[in-house]
Amino acid sequence: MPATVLVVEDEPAIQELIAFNLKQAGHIVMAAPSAELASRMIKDALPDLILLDWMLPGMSGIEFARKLKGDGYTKAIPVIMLTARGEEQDKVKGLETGADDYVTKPFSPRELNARIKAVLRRRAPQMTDEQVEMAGLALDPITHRVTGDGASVDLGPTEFRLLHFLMTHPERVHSRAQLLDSVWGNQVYVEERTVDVHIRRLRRALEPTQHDVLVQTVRGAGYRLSQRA
Amino acid sequence: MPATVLVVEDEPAIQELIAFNLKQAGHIVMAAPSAELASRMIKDALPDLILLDWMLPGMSGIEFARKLKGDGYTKAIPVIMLTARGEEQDKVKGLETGADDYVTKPFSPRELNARIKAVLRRRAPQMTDEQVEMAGLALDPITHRVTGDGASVDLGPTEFRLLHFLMTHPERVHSRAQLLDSVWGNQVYVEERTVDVHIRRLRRALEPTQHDVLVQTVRGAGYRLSQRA
DNA sequence: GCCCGTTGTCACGCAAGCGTCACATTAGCG
DNA sequence: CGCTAATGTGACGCTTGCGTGACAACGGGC
Repeated sequence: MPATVLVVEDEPAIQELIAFNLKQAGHIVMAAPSAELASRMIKDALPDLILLDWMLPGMSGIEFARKLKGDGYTKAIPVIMLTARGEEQDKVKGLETGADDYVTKPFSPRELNARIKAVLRRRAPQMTDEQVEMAGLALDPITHRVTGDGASVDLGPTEFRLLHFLMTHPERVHSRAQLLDSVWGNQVYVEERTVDVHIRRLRRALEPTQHDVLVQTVRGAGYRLSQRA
Repeated sequence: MPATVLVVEDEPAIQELIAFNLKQAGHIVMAAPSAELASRMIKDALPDLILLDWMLPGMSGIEFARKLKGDGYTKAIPVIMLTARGEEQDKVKGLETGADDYVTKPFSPRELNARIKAVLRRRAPQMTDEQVEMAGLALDPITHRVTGDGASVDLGPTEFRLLHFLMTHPERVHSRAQLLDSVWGNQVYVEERTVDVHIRRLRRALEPTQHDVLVQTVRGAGYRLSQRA
């Protein structure tokens, strides 16, 4: 939930106001008064979200947004545009930016925070939500249900993600590091042995239907999901 | 016939105008300024209808419509195209891509509402004002009445919409964010925990007839309506 | 004006789940 | 057949997510 936000705004008063609110909401704030400076900061720090003022000295906000969305590795970063009320009618006409949302000034802190939250919400990791099945073991991401030969199996959130990953990448050995990356997310510091414990919990949950044998240990390498011995 | 409508329109002024009218007519409104964002919202929130602007930044409205109709489970969602006056000759093209209707800008709110009503009525299956029933729990959108095993249950407006959405999308787990989109509309800004409170209120209202057990919590994921344990 | 139903938010508390450690067990190697 | 490293396993604090009641802000009806 806490994210790194870059605020591109040339007017100090507004910039400070925004920054204060964002920090209050637990975000990490970077600020740049111009597009040039912003560009460099983006390269350095890769923010999760950019708040972009419509009017900027030099390059306008529109141009900048277009440039961002054109560039390969910045186009994934969501942009929220800040526009003054009077500018809507005239300027918005030729809009071709890839902004993800707009906020018109003046805005309340609550509104801004809410829109930020809404935009960040959508960058959620999207697992393929197709149903997966293997040797009588079935997992459905949509209903969030797991069944072994029809009998329901209940798993904690982490075990669920772990099994889902293994089922979508079967027959292949995954090191503990890889599993931490794929299942826990690569920004978390967790001991590698923690994987062992969750494998254990997963196996125990699969025991009643004998499906625990599918989860195999490859000594010195990691774990694997497979039907073959 | 309250329905969830997704408005895909990049121009904020028009988008807000449409949203205002739809809300006035009792619909739940979601809005997305780009095809990209719209895709994600559709997958999450499953709107009943999509209002699609002809011209969009990046992918054009036509392309987007074609993509929607090509995809397996979005092709059932009706699409109404919004076109500017000069583009009328493209009407044919629009209908070819699978749009269910089209409206030329500028349009009156009454015309838009009428078309929406017509399109929604045309849809035979899972029409939004069809009566829904599940395990003795029945909800009638027309009379706005809910009964559990015959006994009447009384709900506030929000709980009613929440239950209606859950009943029309059962078995499936919905995150708090998805519920906010589908039941509140993504134009209002409320805390995710608010969903919990309304779930609580819904459960309490369903308690007398034991139907509260249908509303299930999936820890770490969201809520689900289901008969199975 | 006043009242009452509804709504969004907060604070508190409990319980599930998580990560880590310590110890038991096993596999592989000479 | 013992030794060692890797893995299995149970237990234990601690965090986090969710349930729940309370409350203030609205807003519509009388």
